Parts: sequence; C-alpha cells; structure tokens
Amino acid sequence: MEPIQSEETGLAPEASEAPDGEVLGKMIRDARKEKGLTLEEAAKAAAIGRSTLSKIENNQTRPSFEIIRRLMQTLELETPQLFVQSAQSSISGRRDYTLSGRGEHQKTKTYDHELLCTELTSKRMLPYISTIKARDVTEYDSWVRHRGEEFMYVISGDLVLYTEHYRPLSMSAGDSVYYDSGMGHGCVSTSEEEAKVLWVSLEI
Amino acid sequence: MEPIQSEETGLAPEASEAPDGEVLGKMIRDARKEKGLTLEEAAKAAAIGRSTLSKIENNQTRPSFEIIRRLMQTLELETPQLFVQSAQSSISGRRDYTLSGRGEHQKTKTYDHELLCTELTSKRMLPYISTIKARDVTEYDSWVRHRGEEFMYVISGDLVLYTEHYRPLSMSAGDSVYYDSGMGHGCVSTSEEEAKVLWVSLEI
DNA sequence: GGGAAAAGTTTCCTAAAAGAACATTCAAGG
DNA sequence: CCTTGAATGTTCTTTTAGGAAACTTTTCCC
Repeated sequence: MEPIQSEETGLAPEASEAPDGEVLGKMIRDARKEKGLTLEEAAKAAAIGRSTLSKIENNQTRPSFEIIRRLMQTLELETPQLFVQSAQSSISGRRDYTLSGRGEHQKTKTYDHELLCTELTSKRMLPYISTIKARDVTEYDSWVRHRGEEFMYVISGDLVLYTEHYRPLSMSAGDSVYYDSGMGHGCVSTSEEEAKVLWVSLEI
Repeated sequence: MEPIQSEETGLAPEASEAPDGEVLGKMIRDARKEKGLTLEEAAKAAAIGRSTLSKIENNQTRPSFEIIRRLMQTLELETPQLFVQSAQSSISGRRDYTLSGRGEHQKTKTYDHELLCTELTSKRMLPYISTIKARDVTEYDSWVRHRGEEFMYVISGDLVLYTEHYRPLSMSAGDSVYYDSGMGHGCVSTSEEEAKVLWVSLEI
C-alpha cells in the first residue's frame, strides 16, 4: 500500500522508510494504552473519529499531519520519536580496541563499567559502558550534570532515564537518547537483571 | 478553512492551533529557499509532486504526515518546530533532548544507516546504526574519510574494519574501536548474517 | 455458559490530498 | 517592448483519508 511514487519525478519512495509502514501505529497504540485511554476517549480528546484512530493504529491509513499533531498533544508523545525508526539488538561478550596514532591498536580490559578507549587526552569523545544494577540508580540522590552532550544506547535490560526537564523515559534494549548533559539526569534499572548501557559523552 | 470537527465527538478543533493555518507553509518555503532549491528540485528530492509542494507552501492543503516527513528529511527541518504553536518562529529555546526511544529511529537516505537522533544541527555528535550486509563493504571501493573522530561499537555480527594505516581488525558483537576518521576506513561483514554497528561520529 | 455492555474493526461515503497537465508570472536578453 | 525559458501557481482527475454507522470481538457480570 505504498507505491506512492510519481510519474513526474520518477522517483521511488526510497527516501521514506519510516514509522508508517510498521511502527507508527504501534507507537500510537502504545502511547494510548499507557495513558489508559480507550479508542473512543483518545479519539474524542484529539477531536478525531474513533474509526480513524483505529485505522491509524492498525496502519491502515496514512494519517494527515494535522491528525498526527493532535494525537501528539493528546497522548503527549515526544515529537522526534515519530520521525524515527526502530532498531534492536542483543550483544554478548565484548572486547575493545583503541586505534590511535599510527601503530598498534591496544586492547583495554573491560570489566563492567569501563572505558572503551585509552589515551583519553587525545580523544574528544568519551565512550564507556555502564552496568546498572537492578533497581539501583547510577548516581544517587542528585542529578548528574556536566556541561556537554551525551548519547546513550541501551545494550540490554530495561531502564528509566530521569531528567530534570522532561518526563521519565522508559527505555529498553536498542533504544537510544541524545541529550544535553548539562541537564540533570540519572538512570534506574527496571528490569530484573541489570541493564547495560553504552554512553558516549562529549564535553564542551 | 478549519471546521474540521466531528459530529461524533462534538469537539471543536480548539486543541489545534498549529503551524498549519499560517506558518507551516512559510516554514517549509523558507527552509527550501535556504537550501537554494527550486520547487522542482525539492519535490524531486522528497519524492513528491511539484504541485503538491507548491500547495503546501501556500497553505492550500493539509499535507499528510508522510509528506511532511519526507520534506523534513530533505530540507533537514527540525521536528519540534513543526509542532510548536508559536506563530512566531523564535525557536531559539533550548533543545536538549532528542528521544529515539521505544525502539524507533529515523532512517536517513543513506541507505542502511539509521540516524539515532534528530535535530542534527543542534548536536555535535552524530550517532547512527549501520547494517552491513554480509560480505559487503559499507562504502564502496574507496576509503571513507572525514575529518574528525569516530567511535564504533559492534552490536551484532562479525566484521573486519580496514583502515589506511593499520592491519585489518576483526571485530564481533560487543567490540568497539575509537579512531581518527580522517584516516581512511571501511568495513566488511564476515558473518553469514548482516552485522549491526553503532557509530558515533564527531566532526572537527 | 449466556447475555450485555464496552472496545475495537470494517464498510461505506464524502471531502480532500496528491499528481499531471495546463496556465501564469518573472527575469534576462534581444 | 517582446521573446524565451525557468520557476511558480492553478485546474482537473484520481486516489485516499476521515467520519458515522454497521458489525465483530472482547470483557465482565450474573
């Protein structure tokens, strides 16, 4: 149901593998369920038809931008999510290497929360993996805060990222976040087992 | 042009004073002009019709979400802008936080590269996941090279990282490397299945 | 279980978006 | 001026979204 290509442009819709085909509907349904709303309640709140919402959730239609906008407000969805697509993964063991100048790459011992590179002074980004114990915060009672930007990727487990300015964000394996690390933040593992997270931090 | 209310819901569309009515079109036109594209070029790049784009820019239509998504990619528009009511476009506000949670990531036109964040302009690091097809190089025939640093983490699969100055490096799930991306580099998947790699790139 | 009520899905129809073709405007040269 | 070609705007047609209502499924009491 997508051959939306134009004769005029002659372009295939390659540039458009997006939330639509698969995940958009699920995303919205999840958000609705999470708020404990029925189709009717949600539809009413967003001022759209019940059937329309149903079709959207089942990916049976390509909603208009306007409709999506209303749903976003109603379900309090974060915008970027909608434009983004899925990836998932699982990992096993790990070794790390650091390639720097010219010469050899060296192996760093990686235990549990460990740096993923050596020769820090020559690098601007700081990659490391953290293991977050079940139901335990990474850093206690206060926000972690350091001028710069940070990218986080959940390798395994489930966790919640708390931030100073936003609602808590539930994440699981394969999810990622990019945020301003000057904003207070912290994690709690919500899975039974511990969660593994890859961080790449960039100081200003 | 707004009586979009439903008999069923009986709700007025109050909850929706958004970019549509006035600014959406302007926003898009501005973005296009800024990139120095003509209607035709932009439309082609976004795989939509020229006339459609014209109508959108003149607010003569309520584009579908899909269409907006493509335009966003093409024009590299910031997502939130589109949803923010602000009739006035002072987007200056802070923008920390790009979620790509719940397993959704934006896919870029770069075939199997999936960007893990949006609003690129506001970020210094560029995180993305690449799927490397079995026995296929990521980038063909020549080294990839771009001033800056790069961190790579193997999510799944086996691969070999070839670099200009070093011996090929075999890596598998969980391994990571940090290197100067100014040095030519490229990957080949050595596993039967495709390999998934997480990259975080930092330009100088 | 059986029957109601609620939740969700599908159908049908109307209104509107998307694309192609046609029309217009605009900028340069002659 | 008056072309000429590029860029944008408008008209026309086809396709599809969106809503109401009919229909199906699920839930949950009795």
